[in-house]
Amino acid sequence: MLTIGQLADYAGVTTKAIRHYHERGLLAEPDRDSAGYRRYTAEHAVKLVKIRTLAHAGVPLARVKDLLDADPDTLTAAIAEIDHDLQDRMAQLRRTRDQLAQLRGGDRLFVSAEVADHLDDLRTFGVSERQRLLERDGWILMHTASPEDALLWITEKRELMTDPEFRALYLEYDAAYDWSPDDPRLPALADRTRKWFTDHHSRSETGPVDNPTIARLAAQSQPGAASPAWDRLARLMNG
Amino acid sequence: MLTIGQLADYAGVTTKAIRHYHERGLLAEPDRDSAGYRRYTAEHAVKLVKIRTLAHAGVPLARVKDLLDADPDTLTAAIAEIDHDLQDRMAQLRRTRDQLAQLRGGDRLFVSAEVADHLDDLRTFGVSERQRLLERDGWILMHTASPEDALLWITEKRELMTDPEFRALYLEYDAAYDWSPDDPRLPALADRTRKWFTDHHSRSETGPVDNPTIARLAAQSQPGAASPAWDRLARLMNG
DNA sequence: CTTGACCTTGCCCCAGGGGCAAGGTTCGAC
DNA sequence: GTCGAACCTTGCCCCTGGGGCAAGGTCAAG
Repeated sequence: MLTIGQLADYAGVTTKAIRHYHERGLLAEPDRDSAGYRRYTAEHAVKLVKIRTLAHAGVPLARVKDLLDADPDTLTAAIAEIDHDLQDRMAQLRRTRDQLAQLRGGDRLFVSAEVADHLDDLRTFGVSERQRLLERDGWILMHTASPEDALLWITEKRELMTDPEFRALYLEYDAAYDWSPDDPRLPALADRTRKWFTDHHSRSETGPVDNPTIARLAAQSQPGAASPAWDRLARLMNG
Repeated sequence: MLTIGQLADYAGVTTKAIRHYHERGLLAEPDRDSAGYRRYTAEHAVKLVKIRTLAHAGVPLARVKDLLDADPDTLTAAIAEIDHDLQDRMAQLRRTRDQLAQLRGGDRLFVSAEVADHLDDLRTFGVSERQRLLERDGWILMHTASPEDALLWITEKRELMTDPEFRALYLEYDAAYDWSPDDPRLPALADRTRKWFTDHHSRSETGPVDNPTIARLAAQSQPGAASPAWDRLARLMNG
């Protein structure tokens, strides 16, 4: 006859857990000795090991209780299901590990693969970090509005970025961020941009892509980070 | 600017969780719009994804809070440690799966490997199920008293079982369980048993093995399952 | 006969949210 | 222009699976 501590050691659980199982009705309360101590039999040990195994597998105690006196077929089916669940959880852990590894890396964790590739491209093109952040945040906002549209747009934008002239315009926009709003280069940049868009917009077949300009994207994502030069550019383009 | 629901969808958490993170100080409360709704920026989204990733990895929220503004070295070290923990948990899940698979099998989950082998042997020898259960429970009780001694005893017992004469005695004890206490075969069985023990006890070198007889084992493990014939045998042996 | 290791009940506490109440708001459809 | 659905707000209580601690009673060894 075992005390609660011996039983706990045998099954690899705490005495507290055993009392908890008593309260939940999973394990029958054993007889008490003259001092009021619980005295357990080997059968309690066997049942407790079953409970421990199921509980460790993440089965809710209420369900453990049902399973303990289920017929063998039900039990077999339940075990198969629980095992499935365990496999799922291992797969989930694997995914979490992957994500964790990316936590101290780039932006892949925060944006879609396409956007992440785009951001990588921007870096190789020599785009400023500020601009990269602005883009990242812009794409995040787009994605929340409509993941499908965001996918369409990023796909188109990446194709645009293959055009050397578009890249040159993009880089000049990036540089223009810090210019004075009176900088004489701004009207010329606006002209070239307008020209480029009129030249290429006809070629674009994906109709509804009323492509948000870089400036609007940035303004939307970081209200406080507005650039006077970009504001001027926006006025020049619309006016 | 995102509502709480949009942010929640983007990060793959519930709105409730986001509010929870606000309460815990993990995520800064954003500005409210004119209706009092929270309005989030892309930076909130980025931070929330970090929080989600760490929280999913099982990091306590209090620690997540610390990690969010830790320096890169600390973060790297912490991530390595968390990843280690994740691997441990995967290994644990694997072990749990193995144990789960044994739940609908034999007794391997409840007793040591040696005892389990012994119980398997008993089955091949044609020992009754009742007797096997009695043995199993006896070994469980022994194990709780002293795992080391239990290992010594089971090793010795398994060696004894290689002796055909011992096996024959064992099987007759098993059969005798149901006999009448007046059965004339009982004194003869007691004699043969006593003779066997005096013949072999001298050969036994593991001194302190004052081998508990089968009857005592059984009586200890299942007080209610006592057999009058076995009681008689015990008296014949001691008297 | 004391000391340390047990055991007893009872109560409160934790993470990480879920559920529901009792409203106010916004948006698209008709 | 108004209606309903789907949002949002705060607040409170609830859950699992125990852990921790208090305030005792008990047992075995030196």
